[in-house]
Amino acid sequence: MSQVTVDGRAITTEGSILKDVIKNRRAVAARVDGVLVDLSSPLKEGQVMETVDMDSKEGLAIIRHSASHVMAEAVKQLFPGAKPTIGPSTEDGYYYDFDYGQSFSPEDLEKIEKKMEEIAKEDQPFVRREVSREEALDIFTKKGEPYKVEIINDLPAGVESVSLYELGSFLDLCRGPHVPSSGFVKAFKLMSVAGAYWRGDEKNKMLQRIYGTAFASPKDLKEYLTLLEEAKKRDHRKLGRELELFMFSEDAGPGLVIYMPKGGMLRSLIEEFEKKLHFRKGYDIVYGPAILRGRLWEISGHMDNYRENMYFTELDEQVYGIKPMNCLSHILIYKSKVRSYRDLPLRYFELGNVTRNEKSGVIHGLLRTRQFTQDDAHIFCRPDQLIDEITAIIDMVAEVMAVFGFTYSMEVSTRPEQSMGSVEMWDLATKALTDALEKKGLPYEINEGDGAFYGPKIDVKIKDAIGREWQCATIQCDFNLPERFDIHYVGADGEKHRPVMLHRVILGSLERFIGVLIEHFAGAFPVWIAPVQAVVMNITDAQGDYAAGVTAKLRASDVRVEFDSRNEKIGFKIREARLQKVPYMLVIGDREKEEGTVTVRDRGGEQKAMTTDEFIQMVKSAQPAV
RNA sequence: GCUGGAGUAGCUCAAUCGGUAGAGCAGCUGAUUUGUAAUCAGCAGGUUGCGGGUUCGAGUCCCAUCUCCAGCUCCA
Repeated sequence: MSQVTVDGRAITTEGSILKDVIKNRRAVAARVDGVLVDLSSPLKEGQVMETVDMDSKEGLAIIRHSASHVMAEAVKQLFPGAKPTIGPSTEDGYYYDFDYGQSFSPEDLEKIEKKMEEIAKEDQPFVRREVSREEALDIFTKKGEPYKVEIINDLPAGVESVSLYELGSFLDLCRGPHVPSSGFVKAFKLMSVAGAYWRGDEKNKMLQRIYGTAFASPKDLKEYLTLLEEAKKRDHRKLGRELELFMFSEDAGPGLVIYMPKGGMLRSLIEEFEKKLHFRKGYDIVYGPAILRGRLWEISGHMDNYRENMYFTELDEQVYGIKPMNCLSHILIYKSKVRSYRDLPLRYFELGNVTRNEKSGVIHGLLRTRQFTQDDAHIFCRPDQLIDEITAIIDMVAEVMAVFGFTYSMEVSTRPEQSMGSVEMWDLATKALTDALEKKGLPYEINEGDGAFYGPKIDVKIKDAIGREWQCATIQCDFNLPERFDIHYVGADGEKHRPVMLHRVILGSLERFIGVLIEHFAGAFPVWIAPVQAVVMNITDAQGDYAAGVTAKLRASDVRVEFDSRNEKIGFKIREARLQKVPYMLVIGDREKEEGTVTVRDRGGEQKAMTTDEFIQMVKSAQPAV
């Protein structure tokens, strides 16, 4: 008997509190001294335990991890030859990788899911066992599970014992914790099957990965599945075709976007907004060439660190690199004359079209292309200006995201394996970024080893209407390129000093951002960026001239308008405009013609009669102030 | 790049065991002049991604290649 505290309540227990909490079935695991443990784990005198609720982030991860064991048990029963490897929880579910000669078919998944239901129904307990390293090796060698043996062999030298979890007939090497029994895994679904490399290394054997998801309740699962349906409807590749925004052509090549008139208009509107914004924020607009001499890419370090992503061409027997980034011409502009400390900061902005050799399998609609346009800028500043410049960029990100209606989170990515420059430089640059974030009082996470090869970065992840995250803005602090290009400014002391460089994008790639915008708004863009803002539609030919006049007046006032003068019923015209997600439909019949008005129908179906001038005002007021 | 799956009319899809490639929508022509999510009729539309092969005969089977999709690895 020991006296312990559970969720702030003092209780007396014998070994573990499992029996006490299992009744309510809300708790799936517990935390003791900050460590997640099973509810069955024994408690020592005076220990403080917090139960982990099934709805919490950790609780959900534990349910999913346990679901992966339930699935593995089902797979082992149905396909005894499948060798289990690893099966963790993920952001939206879990997976388990098996080494199995052939791939699993959709029918196999159905069978596995059925078997899982049986296992869940049987409410089999998860039984934890601690065994010595040697014993574990012996067990998995005898079971003929080489992957488990490999994992145990790769454990650090100091590790003497490991934990095993037994669920029915399935014994797995696993750190845990797990839910008390398989009955806790009650809302799950197998999603898909795909190949995955052992340990994520493409040199290793390809395994069969089965993806599934699990939730605390059937209701949550259903919500998630509905969300997936919604995401499918919003798929920017589908909407891009339906709304005639952009296309890809097998003839042109993969990953190469072709903007159609409506997509071209959308992009151009975003570009205009950005140009005005940057000008107001003290940036200068510049343009650099698409190809630059190979020598320049050697100096920058791209030849050593980025070569496999670059395309090269030859002109007059000289190698030229097609730019994957815009920084080089901006550095050349900086170097074009002697800079005084009074000139800094210098902010060069370029809507720069870059080309990167992305591996064929990663290309994905607008979200991952081989050629894209960045709203890129490079800021050259004095070290004492660095924090202010970074915070100004952070503010700018906030302003732009508010205009488009996105919320976001931030993370700081640190020095990657393939990088250049000294550790001291990296520390200094990383500190500048975190200092700026802390000065703003903004929360951030650390993303170890994910920086650019020339410097650490703040990555901004925006969240769309259905909760998915996308990386768009990034702010990179660079002490390397200024040194490699030996750029400097003359200080107040008359001496040469080295400026710091910030690389930053706000929207990131216009292609990706537009893709995210399409999915965020499901194609129903805000009025100010809608490629077509209004469709004028006459009811019969009798109002044709009047409607044409309205159209001409709107166009003269810079309203993006189309006139649907076809000999079709009004219901048909409205249907088409709705499918095209046009913000306003201007219906014109005899009534409007007589009264000199238009009936404005918005996307919500609300109708209101007004004059053409009033409508123009309404459209103009939707323009964000820049 | 790797693994698995798929490519049929502009789009969405059909075509049984290898036996004459079809439908709806869109398009064109005509009729209809219409008040808030599809008016009617007719016409046209294809070297089944591309290239080989097997076969009396291939959309269907085999090989190769391109593109797309789901993942892996990588990223704005």
